[in-house]
Amino acid sequence: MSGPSGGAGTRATGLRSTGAPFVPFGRKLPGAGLRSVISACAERRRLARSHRTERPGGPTHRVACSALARHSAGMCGRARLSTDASEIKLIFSIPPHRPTPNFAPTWNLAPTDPLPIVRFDAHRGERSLDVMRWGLVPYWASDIKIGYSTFNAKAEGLDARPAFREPFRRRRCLVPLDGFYEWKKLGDKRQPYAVALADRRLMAVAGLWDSWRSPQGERLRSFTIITTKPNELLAPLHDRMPVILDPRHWPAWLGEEAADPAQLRTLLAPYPADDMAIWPVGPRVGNVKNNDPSLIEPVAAPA
DNA sequence: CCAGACGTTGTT
DNA sequence: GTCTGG
DNA sequence: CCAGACGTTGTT
DNA sequence: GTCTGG
Repeated sequence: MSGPSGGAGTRATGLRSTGAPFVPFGRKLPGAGLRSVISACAERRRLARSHRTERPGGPTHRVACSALARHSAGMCGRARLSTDASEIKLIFSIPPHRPTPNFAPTWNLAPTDPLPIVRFDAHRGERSLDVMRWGLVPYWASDIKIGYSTFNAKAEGLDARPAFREPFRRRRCLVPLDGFYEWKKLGDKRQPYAVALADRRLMAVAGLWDSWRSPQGERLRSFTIITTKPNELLAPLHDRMPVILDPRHWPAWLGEEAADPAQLRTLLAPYPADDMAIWPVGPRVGNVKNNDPSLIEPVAAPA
């Protein structure tokens, strides 16, 4: 409702000790009245959302994209990078005199976490390595929270979406990863898998970046990981996978070589299944507070 | 024209 | 159920 | 991506 | 900033 706020400190007063108990969200309630109120609110929000994407009369381009997206969702939301910065610079041919950013090795990288990414500094004609936040916040955004839902960008229609169109043209980057995780649905359970290149080399994932200025005037640079259809190895786990780029395509993607959007789009294809490896891992990776090399230790294959 | 979204995931 | 935080 | 939080009223 | 919806 639209009543007054109740003043500062309301939330800090804690739970009330008498009267109706706090109503858990999404749970069955003893009284039908309150449930119906909450259900109505949820339903209203759900309708508002579907109204945006499933408008029945004459689908627009955006609606068509969203409808397509509904059954081919994106996915790459947890990753790892324990290779140190100096080695990353060697692998990506970043000149030694360029800054070597500090970052902690991670076996459980999540959206909003910082990660070093590779760009082409056209002014100097060199590649660079800079730490950015995972979850692209467009420069026009009013709220950083949009980054919670822009950690992936679907390759299909990149040049049509407001959040990614300009980054796709001018702000492409490579995201160095040792690998990432996928959760496979098994009935009502979810089994995490580690994913890597077959030879365990560092992988270069296609990304986009942007620079955002917060209301307080601070600059935030952030990036997203592009997803595409899965190869035969990953298809049993999920219906999307991140775009991994072969080194021979790095110059075009980084903008060191001229490439038109059509050429760039052809690069956004599933990586060969024969060059990748997957194995099931334990459930501890689900909690971002766990972060150590044991997270990628193989466990017995699920039934 | 202005107001408001702009994204992905998840589910059956 | 939906959203935020990590 | 998953884990975990999530609210209002009234009164002083 | 740019696009869609009204």
